[in-house]
Amino acid sequence: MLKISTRCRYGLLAMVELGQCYGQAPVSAQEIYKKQRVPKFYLQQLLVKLRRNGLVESIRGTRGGFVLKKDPKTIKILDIVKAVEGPVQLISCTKQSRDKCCSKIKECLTRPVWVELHEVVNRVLSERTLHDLMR
Amino acid sequence: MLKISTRCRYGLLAMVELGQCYGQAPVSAQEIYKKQRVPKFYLQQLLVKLRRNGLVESIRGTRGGFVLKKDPKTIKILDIVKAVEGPVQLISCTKQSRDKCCSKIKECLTRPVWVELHEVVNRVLSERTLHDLMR
DNA sequence: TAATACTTGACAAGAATAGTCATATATAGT
DNA sequence: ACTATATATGACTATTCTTGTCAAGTATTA
Repeated sequence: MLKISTRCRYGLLAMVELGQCYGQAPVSAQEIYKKQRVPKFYLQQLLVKLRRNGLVESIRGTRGGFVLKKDPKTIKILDIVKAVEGPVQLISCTKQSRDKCCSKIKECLTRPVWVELHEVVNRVLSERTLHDLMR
Repeated sequence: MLKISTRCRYGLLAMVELGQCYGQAPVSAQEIYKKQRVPKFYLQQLLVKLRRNGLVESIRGTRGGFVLKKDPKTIKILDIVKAVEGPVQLISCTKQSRDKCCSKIKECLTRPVWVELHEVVNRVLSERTLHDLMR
């Protein structure tokens, strides 16, 4: 059904929250999950992934929290999705991953639709930045 | 990860096969799964769904099989995906299903991306027909 | 040193995916 | 009428993914 996962939704919510406070004091995980009503421990997990992918920085201790590591204008939505979910790979037979292709790639009449879908999704997520979502 | 399911892939493969023989003799499930190397019983299930959704017609008995019920030019890829998987619903807060929305729809800063993604996917799948995939 | 906050890694329930199978029914050809 | 071929239906199952939870540890500030 191609449903957007909660991982994606919560991850982006968190990033938007951090975006709103860009340049200011760090925002704690607690502030985010209270404001956005997302599960505490689940959110923590996602924040760790965002940190490991270089999107946010964590500051430990009292008055600590998370801050964006880059300007919201330079953060693509795709970067965020990739960070919490891994690559957005609608099919395995793309140019990027030739190895996983089935052997009938050339004769495959259905492939063009899936490729187009794959490309269009990645394009939309690449064109929009975190900044575009903020007011 | 928004991966295309095998349901979708196999369903479309089957429809393309039937499309190739449109106007000719019925194609048996066996012919399809042998040619496309998809699991026999799984394919049967998908064909039943395609029939129940009015995309194909089944003919029982010897020399039976399946035929398209409509011209490939009038069958949208979206119709096929819907038949085997149900509606393509990337998020639950769309215009179509207001009821399932969260209460914060107006303040939700992340929603626009998901809506755009939802629309773009549905548009691509609606614009392409089965005929477009055939040579 | 107490309180706050992130870190790490393991664990688990539930749903979805992918696929199987037995039994029944229908039809064509002989 | 009989047989071989084909679909119909519904139940069943293994595996994976999703969506979390939790405990114990580390770091920092006031």
